[in-house]
Amino acid sequence: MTAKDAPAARGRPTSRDVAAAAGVSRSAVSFAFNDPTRVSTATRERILAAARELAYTPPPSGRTLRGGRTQSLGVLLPHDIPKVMENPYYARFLMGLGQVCTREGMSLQLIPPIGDSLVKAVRHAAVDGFVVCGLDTDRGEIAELTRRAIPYVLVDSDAPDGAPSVDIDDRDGARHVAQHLLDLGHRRIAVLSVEPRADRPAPTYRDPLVRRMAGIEDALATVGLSRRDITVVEVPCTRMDGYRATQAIMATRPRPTALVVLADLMAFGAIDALHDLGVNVPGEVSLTGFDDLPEAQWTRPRLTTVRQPIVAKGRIAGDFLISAIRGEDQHPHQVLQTALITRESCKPPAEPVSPDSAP
Amino acid sequence: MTAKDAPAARGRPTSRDVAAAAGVSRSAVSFAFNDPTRVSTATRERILAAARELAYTPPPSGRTLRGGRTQSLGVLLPHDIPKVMENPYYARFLMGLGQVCTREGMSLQLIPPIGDSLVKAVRHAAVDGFVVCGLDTDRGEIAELTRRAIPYVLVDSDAPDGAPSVDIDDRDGARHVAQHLLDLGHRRIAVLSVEPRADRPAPTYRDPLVRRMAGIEDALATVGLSRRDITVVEVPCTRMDGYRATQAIMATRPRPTALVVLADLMAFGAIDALHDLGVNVPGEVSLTGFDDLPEAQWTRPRLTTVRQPIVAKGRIAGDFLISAIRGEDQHPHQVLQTALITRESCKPPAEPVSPDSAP
DNA sequence: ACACGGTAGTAACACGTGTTAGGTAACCGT
DNA sequence: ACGGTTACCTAACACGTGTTACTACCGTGT
Repeated sequence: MTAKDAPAARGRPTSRDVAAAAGVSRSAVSFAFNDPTRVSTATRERILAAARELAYTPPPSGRTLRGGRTQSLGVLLPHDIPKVMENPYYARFLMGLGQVCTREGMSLQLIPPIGDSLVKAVRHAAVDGFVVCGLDTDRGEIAELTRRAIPYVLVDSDAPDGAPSVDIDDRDGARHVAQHLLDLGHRRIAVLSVEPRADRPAPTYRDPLVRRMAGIEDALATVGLSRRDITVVEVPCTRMDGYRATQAIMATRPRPTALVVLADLMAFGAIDALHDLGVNVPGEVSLTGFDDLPEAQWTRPRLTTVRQPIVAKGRIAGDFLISAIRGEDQHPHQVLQTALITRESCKPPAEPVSPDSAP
Repeated sequence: MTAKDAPAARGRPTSRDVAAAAGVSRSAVSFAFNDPTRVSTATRERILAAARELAYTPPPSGRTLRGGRTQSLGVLLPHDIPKVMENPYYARFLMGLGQVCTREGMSLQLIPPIGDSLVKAVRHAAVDGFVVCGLDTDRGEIAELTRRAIPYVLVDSDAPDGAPSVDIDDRDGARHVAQHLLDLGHRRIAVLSVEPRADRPAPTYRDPLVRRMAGIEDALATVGLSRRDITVVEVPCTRMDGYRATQAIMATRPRPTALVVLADLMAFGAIDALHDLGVNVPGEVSLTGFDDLPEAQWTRPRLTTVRQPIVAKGRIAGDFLISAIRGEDQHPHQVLQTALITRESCKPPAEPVSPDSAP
């Protein structure tokens, strides 16, 4: 045994080791694993046996380097993983994305910002493509992705034409739910929205929230109101922040008769807060959500909310990404429709805003 | 310009291209990106400028191959991603794991079986280590991992001594909740448990479920009962299966007075089923869960359940894995304690089993 | 006997990086 | 002026694979 074919003393066995053990060349080993037609079945068996003996399986590093695919999709997250996983919205979304993964035999890589920098995270990630979640359009990540010609799909962003995207009709959904409350007779309305990212220098709404606010203004306009006539509060999208913000809102006088919450997760916190304050829902305050998470139908009262097809959104995003990776399709856009789900958390205000009500 | 330093016509720019553009060697480019002390700041600036110009960033493939870390942790899942994401348990668990990722600047790769084979999935995954979730011990994956000397941590399995592991005291938790119901006076008890994986030839409980059943038997023994005196039903761990199984259980006569559900997710389905059947909880039937998911305190009635520290479990598993990757620590084991959380879903049976109760 | 075609296996290259050993020129002290 | 140090950069190697071009071989038809 010369020094050349001595097995690497440290570390895992390599294809050269099993080649030596089976008495063949390294190429034969590769063929035995990948292209069975290129070696005789006899030597193939011998090689695989030797590999089994040495506990060798071709590591993904080399295979990937050679230009192959990594068999995994990346999800670019707007926050760190604990914060993301707190929101059941993402569980739903990942279910849809997971359907595609199951079909394609891929795994799913959750990629949070590294020290507030998603660009860094993008650079380190070994994936075949990215699904970009809820990021404002003008941030640097998508520039980085376009520059490097890595396939990606934008979700819930104002997407430029150059990239595939999946969105929902936020404006329409918000318009409907606001109109619903106005139709019931509510006029003193408070809106609980999602805080823009703290690290942005000039505070702007995240894109979907801009659209939802626009939809609310559309509805208000039909009864001659404008945004200045309602209260708008913005907090981070957590249950606890929804709880606290609701406490704050209910401390104001006159109290609003309806609370439009732009994310179910925060609406759950609002329900808790109202419950703890002894405020009857919908008797004293009507409440609406947005998303229609499964939990929305298990709350008491059941939550009236805007359904968006979250799972389908994830699945379509995954399909688009697969297409982009294969180079099949060019920049498809899709806007999914929402639906108002009326349950038990809304009813007409106890004391109508117009003074001509019977005593 | 010779043919040698011509940029690769196809594909992304390489470090050689930016080296040529900046008029330096390829090594200098590498140093400019990784070890700033090795090049003068002037040329470093020039190299980085050239890189920016060419839209070059060092791809992870080469870096990984060189023996470096991939900066991501793998989670080996027992089912495909949609099924896993349906269970809020995993959202909590991933929150804990995510805390470690945030601290270490890593990403998280969700690795489902590929066509029912986790071994295949393990082979294709490029991660620094694996957290193995809820897998029976005797399956082939951990053999594969040990053989290839890849760091891993077992969670919710009967772990051999050779590997780090994190578990909870399932037996103790189940004993407490069963004892609680027995103390209230319940004797006709039904247990709703989790079905073993369908792909196993000889049906066996998954390890934590075996322990939980043992705990229930412990409690039963204190009042002279055994497992044969109670009804045990096993279904897959989904909300819908919990719903259906509860319907089936309530169709039997005599009805049980208490329902011990060994997973909160299924208990939520049970609450829905009982609600739809018009069965009052806890008036007619007492109900308990296991896990204490956050949703357990938002149900009506609030669910009495066994709290297990899911987030902590994920965090500790992550910590152990990081230690294993660094080679710092050898095979730590940890068993986390549970706590009985009594809420509103249990009370003494309406008609005591003993006939000597005062009318 | 010999050209020919098909098969089994191999040498060599490409992938793109990180890193070690080495080399050159400038600089410095005597 | 000159040996020795330092700053800077480069050539060369290693990582482990997939794949292409090629050779050795063997049977076969003429």
